[in-house]
Amino acid sequence: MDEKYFPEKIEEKWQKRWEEEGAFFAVERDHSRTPFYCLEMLPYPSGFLHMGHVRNYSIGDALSWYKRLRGFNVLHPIGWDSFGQPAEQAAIKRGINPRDWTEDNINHMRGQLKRVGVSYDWRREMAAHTPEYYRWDQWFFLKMYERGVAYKKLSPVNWCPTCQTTLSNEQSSGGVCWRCGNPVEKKEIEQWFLRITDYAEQLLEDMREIEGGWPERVLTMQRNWIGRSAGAYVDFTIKDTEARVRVFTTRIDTIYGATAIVLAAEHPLLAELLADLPLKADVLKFVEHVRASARNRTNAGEEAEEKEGINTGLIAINPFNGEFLPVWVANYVLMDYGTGAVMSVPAHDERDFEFAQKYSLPVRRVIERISHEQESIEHDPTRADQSAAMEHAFSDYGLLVNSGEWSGKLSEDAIEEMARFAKDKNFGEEAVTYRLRDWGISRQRFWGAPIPIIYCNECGTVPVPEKDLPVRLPDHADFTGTGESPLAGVAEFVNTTCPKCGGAARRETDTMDTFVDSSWYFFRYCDPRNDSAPFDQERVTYWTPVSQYIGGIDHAVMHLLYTRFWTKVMRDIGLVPFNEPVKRLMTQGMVTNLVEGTNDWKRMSKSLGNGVDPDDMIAAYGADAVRLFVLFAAPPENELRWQETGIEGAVRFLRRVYGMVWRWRERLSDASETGAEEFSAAARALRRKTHQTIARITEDFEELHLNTSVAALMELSNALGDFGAEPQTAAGADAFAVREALESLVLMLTPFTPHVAEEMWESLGHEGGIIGGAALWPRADEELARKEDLEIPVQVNGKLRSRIRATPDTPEDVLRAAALADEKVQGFTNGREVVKVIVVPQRLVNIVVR
RNA sequence: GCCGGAGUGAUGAAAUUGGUAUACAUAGCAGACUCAAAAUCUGCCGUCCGUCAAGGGCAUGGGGGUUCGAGUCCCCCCUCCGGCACCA
Repeated sequence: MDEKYFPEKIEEKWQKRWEEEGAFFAVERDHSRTPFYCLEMLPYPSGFLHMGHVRNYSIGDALSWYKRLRGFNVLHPIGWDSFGQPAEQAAIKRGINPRDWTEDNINHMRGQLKRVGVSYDWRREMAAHTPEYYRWDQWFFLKMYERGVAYKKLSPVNWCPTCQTTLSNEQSSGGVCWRCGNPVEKKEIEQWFLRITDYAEQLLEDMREIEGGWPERVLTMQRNWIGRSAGAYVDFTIKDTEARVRVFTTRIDTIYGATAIVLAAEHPLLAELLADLPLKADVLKFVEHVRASARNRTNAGEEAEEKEGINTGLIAINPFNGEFLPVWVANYVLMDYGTGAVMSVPAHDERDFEFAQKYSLPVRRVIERISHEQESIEHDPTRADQSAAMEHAFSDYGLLVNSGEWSGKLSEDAIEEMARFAKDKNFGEEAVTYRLRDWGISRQRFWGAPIPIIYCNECGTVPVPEKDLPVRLPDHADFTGTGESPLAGVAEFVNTTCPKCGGAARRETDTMDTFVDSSWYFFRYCDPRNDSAPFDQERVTYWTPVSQYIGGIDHAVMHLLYTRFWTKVMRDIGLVPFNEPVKRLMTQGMVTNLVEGTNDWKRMSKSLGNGVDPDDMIAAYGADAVRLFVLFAAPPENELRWQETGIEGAVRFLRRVYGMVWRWRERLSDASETGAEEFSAAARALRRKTHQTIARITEDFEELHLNTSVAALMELSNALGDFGAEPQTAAGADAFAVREALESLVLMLTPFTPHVAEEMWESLGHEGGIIGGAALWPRADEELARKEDLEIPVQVNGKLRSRIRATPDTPEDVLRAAALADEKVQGFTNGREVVKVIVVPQRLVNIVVR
């Protein structure tokens, strides 16, 4: 230890030592310790670490260290989400091989991570772009294909013209590409899908298992995304035909108010019945018009277009009352939700109302608001006022009127009974629909895992046999970015033989969405070199589900939904025995910085010029100080505003602690505990602070309140400074109190500033290092933490008026008497009647006077 | 519109879950050391009244309520952030 704090020197020393000792290796199947799986979202190897990464990994690292010091067997791994488009863009722009670009980036970022000193088990490092990994992506695909979870279909999908590939619904949320932010278009392409919709109900149901462990807003976002909606299907027969049109409604109770059936422009029934329509030409023209404007409507978040429609001339029959309803086509009915057809009830649906106003369709009221009067008075359905013109749809639940035999019922009851009736009569049934769509995983890109499928003219679609995996990406391709997968241009890749008949065949040239890679990577960490299975089940059962997952909120719906789905499929295949992959999730906030010349705090980015390079910060202040500041400046889930003065504060604090260790280092090793009676009041106070701090931080860690933990450490350090004892003159008991406080401080600093903590621990005379000695986390002694002398606030009528001194065991009546006798208190109670005295032992006294 | 989260000093934020509001830090101010500056150290730092003081009034987005006592619980309202949205 030098007299002065040189972070560079210390950090290099300990990083080297940890590496040599394999200090952070997680031990397989160690049943003597409780496993703890601490996971951070794996980074995309863009080339450089940014502050968001540093924050993410500092949080995870603090928790990992803490758990280790508490005696857990901690798995703390890292890897690379190394497939994806930037590598291909680099290839196109600069003529570099995507693999070289990716691996150079990984090498550079690995070096940066090591300089931050994150305690990873580097033996388990994985990278998605290696055949050893993506082979198992392909293996999973085959398993899903076998089970019908993976399937191919032609359908309109999201197409990003900038990225030249299709995207899943999740990746084009809000109508923009998740990666480049540009508007997406619809395109009819044959694509591979994963049947995530089969798991919609489970994805909702199983949230119960993780509630409390996951942030509420993430669960809400997923719930919104899945978009469950319970209602009923009702079939309307088309007059003079055999055809039936099925609608979905959540308000079957309003069906007597239906005055039209409205179809989406793409509704298949139109094509079917068009030939016989007198209005055929007009309808076709309208349909084309709707499609064209849908294509043009690229801007996300745009206001809904004006409703437009056309009467087809077809007549539908309301199965409840036999009424004839005109069939319209309109732009406000979406083909990809429900059945692509709705019953239009203008009186009770705002959209239908608007449409009816425009085209003068009748508005018929069939639900009445329940007033308090009506609740008590026998309701007379004939009394309902129909003549009054409505200004808005009435979309609340209420009482049915003008609804035949159903009149007089409450909406809630009618919804249930009418659906049952429809089912009995065979023209409908209860139904649940979801907003969630199947996960389209085909990407027309090179830098991804090839989909292991072969097309044979004789045998059709043939899965690649398991023994032939991996289907390797070729080393070179022509990166033209023309909208077709570059793989299609690689003859030696495309041309193959059919595994079934041996004849000439072609490979699928699309690759998999990179979110496939990240859906199961953390299982692979448990057994990263396995070449006969994605992982060994026993190992995975030991470590997973993940104890604590940490990452950005941006993946609330994409990655975190996919990985939940993937886990359920793995469970169904028999690979894991649980439903949910992650017990606890923490979503860390953004790291922002002032944009020069403005007052806006924005996420650090190159394009805004407000980025801060972690390497520069580490060079200037040391990794420990950077980490300490990042963890102290805000609660982990909040936005973190970068302030260089804040990081200077962190360094100042570390220097102060370091200085204390330096001054005391030779005095403490033989300072041992003496009899309690030898401790001065000040020494007892210091010991109290020490044990209170231990208790507080231990508690904070369970909830990841890392900022308050750091504050507590600063308080302890301040208390040590205020204690005032000097190494040369301190009495034995005082030296012991200092030793206890300082050693606790150093140990509890480890999760935040591991390098300097190790250095200080060594200087205090401990051999073997902190990580070398297991389970060193200090233990709080409740007895010593207890206050011996309290200041009890005394209130008069709830207002603080005085304080009295007391010991924790002062009985109630003594406290009461002392409070009443207090001089200041008497100034407020004199001449008034004491009505009541509330005494909360150890807390306060409140005197109520009149 | 629906769903979720949040509003506390100049700033980032604390508050043992109903019991002394503003811990810890940053910035600021004053002082010590210094030829000087930086660094370091000491003190002050919600707001108003009070000559300094002693002391008191008011303060946790606004209004009401429950309670001996409310930042915390209940009701109404406002604002901000996030998600979904012509979803039937």
